[in-house]
Amino acid sequence: MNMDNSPEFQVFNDYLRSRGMKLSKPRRIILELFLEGEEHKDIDKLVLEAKSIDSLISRSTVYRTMNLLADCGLADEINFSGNRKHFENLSKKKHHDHFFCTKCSSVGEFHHPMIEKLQEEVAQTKGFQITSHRMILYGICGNCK
Amino acid sequence: MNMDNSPEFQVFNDYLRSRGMKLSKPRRIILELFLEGEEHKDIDKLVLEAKSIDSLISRSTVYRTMNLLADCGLADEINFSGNRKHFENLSKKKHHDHFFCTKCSSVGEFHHPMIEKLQEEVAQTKGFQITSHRMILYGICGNCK
DNA sequence: ATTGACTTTGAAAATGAATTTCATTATTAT
DNA sequence: ATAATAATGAAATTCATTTTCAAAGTCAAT
Repeated sequence: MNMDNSPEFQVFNDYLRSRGMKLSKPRRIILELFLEGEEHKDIDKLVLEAKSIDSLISRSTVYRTMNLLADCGLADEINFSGNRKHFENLSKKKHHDHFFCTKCSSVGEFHHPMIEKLQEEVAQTKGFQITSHRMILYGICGNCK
Repeated sequence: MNMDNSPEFQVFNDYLRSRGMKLSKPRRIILELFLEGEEHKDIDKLVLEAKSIDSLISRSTVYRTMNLLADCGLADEINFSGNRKHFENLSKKKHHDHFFCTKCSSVGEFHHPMIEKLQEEVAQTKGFQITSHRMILYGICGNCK
């Protein structure tokens, strides 16, 4: 699959070049894996998938690459529970918030413009200037009920 | 200061007894420190304060005690940024959400019933049953602007 | 294609917060 | 006071993540 013309590829490539870095094969593979499939992947998942393509790719490289993708704005780091980082593909998606099922650890998404508006409102009354926010609803998903 | 009649003390004491545990001096000191002063303390702060009262109290005991307080519902564990746990006194306070200033790391609180209502609403439409939620607005506080 | 000046890599070591282990000390019901 | 049991501090351990470093890869210039 040729992704050299995808905007994500362009962003990553430009970012790397602008810092004198190179787009290596492992980075290319990890970017592809990150962009395809589920919305939210954690390091373990990415490492597993990467090793299935090239068993020599190391966990360090996955970490390093995901950090680069976060730095250049393609990935968003989320902590749903405990201490296992998840990464979310930001490239095409609009902003949204999350459901997290505490039974099966599945993740759902929603967006509610009115909530966003009210957030802005309450921030203003407190003299606070929002740059970003994170909202996670914890509970039991439809499947687990 | 005698806090033996405070509800927090009762809750903690009952919890410990119900599990065959004992209310030791270090636990008593840490509970007091947790209940007094700022809304949100992290482990470092608590360790510092505890050692200023009894320099022998160890970091392990602070961790252990804060986990007990979280288990029995008196403390709420929050992760504002990175990997440094904060604990919040849940005992008297009503539910609220947080502002986190990315400049000075200060924490503000707010509560917005309409937002809560909308959260319930959007959850229901997705067949999701909320048990708790976490909402943090990141940005710049009034002082830092 | 070969060089040379870089960067990236994997493996292992290091880090850092949090937890656990264990011998000693404290607590409490009797 | 005693005995039974739990809690403690200090050090060791865990676990996710980061860093180190020698070896391999990359790529522009020739």
